[in-house]
Amino acid sequence: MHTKEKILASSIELFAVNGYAGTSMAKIADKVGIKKPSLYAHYKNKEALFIDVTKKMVDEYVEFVRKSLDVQALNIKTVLYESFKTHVHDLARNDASIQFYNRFMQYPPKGLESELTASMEQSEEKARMLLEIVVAKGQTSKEITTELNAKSIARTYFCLIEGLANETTIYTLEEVEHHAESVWNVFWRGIRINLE
Amino acid sequence: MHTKEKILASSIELFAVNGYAGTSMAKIADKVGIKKPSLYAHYKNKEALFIDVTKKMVDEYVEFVRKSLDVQALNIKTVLYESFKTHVHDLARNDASIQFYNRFMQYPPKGLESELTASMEQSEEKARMLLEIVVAKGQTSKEITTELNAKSIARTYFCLIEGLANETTIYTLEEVEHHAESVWNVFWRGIRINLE
DNA sequence: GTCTATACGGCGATAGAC
DNA sequence: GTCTATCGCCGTATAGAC
Repeated sequence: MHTKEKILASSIELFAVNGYAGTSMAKIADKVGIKKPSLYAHYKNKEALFIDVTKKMVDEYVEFVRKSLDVQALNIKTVLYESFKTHVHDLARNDASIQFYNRFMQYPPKGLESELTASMEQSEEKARMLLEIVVAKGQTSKEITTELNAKSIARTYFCLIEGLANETTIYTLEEVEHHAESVWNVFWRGIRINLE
Repeated sequence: MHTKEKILASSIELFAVNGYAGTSMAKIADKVGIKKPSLYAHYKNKEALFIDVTKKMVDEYVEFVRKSLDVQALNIKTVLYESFKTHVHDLARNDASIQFYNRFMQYPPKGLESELTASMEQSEEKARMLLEIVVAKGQTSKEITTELNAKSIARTYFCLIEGLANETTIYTLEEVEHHAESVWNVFWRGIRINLE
């Protein structure tokens, strides 16, 4: 692993856990195993490093959503349920990249808002589109109601995921996964065809 | 308004917007209209000030939820809908106290976690209980399904609120309120009695 | 590219006069 | 309680040798 890759990997974890202000260049250097000034051979300053990390994370998040939806299953309900569980599980397990994404989408560092929100908004859109396709399939196969549009359903799905993400700080992995089951039941009742 | 009240009011806004590390004692003093050392006549240090603010915010949040549910309406659906809208509206309007609550429940300052999560967890519980009572009424009056328990429904409600809260950074007030409508529709379909 | 040494600013916090 | 002055620390960032 080259130094630059190590810098990226270390930064992701530290930023995700300690936030932007809470992560010093010294701590990053420590984790990488080099001295602080050596970082500046790779990045002009802390902001440039953070922006580079963010770009990587944004792409990774969309890819994560894509993979989580790539489930072999007999019906759309199972696909959505498995994706939902994977999502929550990785969040609750404190997966650094997902935590990073959630944290800085909500609270971008002061001064970097304009540089970040554009790409964040784009990736939100992409992730939601991937889900919309699955939802639309479910509507075609008569598993999901057509009284609601696919976009609304996809939005709700992500709201629930993010709401559960918020809980990971004060609740344990088991508790969050248990809450996720409750939430899923309400969600599925909300979108399924009533006759079922 | 006495100095101490001014300190509290100023701190809430600054912490909510700029976070703990991002809010210096100097900035708080500036906003209050005094000099930095004068703050130390009222609080031993920054942590003590923050903890005092948090205590106030935790109580205020429960009170906010209580009030939002105190709606004169013919049916439970309307009560829940109005409460939901009030909640989202105040979030999207960047109401400092709700933002403060959401921010630091999810990302407590390093070193203060143990001191905060206990009271946070308690207030979460209280707020959810208030909602559970309303949901239970809806179940009795046969508006809400009894296939789901009131706790699950209340949890889902707050997940949706928090999920929508996350959006306030990158979307405008109008967009968030529009999303809230979509989300509400899925939620209501999920908890209503099917025959309706 | 990595190091040691260092500059410089902002931070939390204190001393002591009024 | 509020002020001016100041301390000590740690943050980002740079200079310059190897």
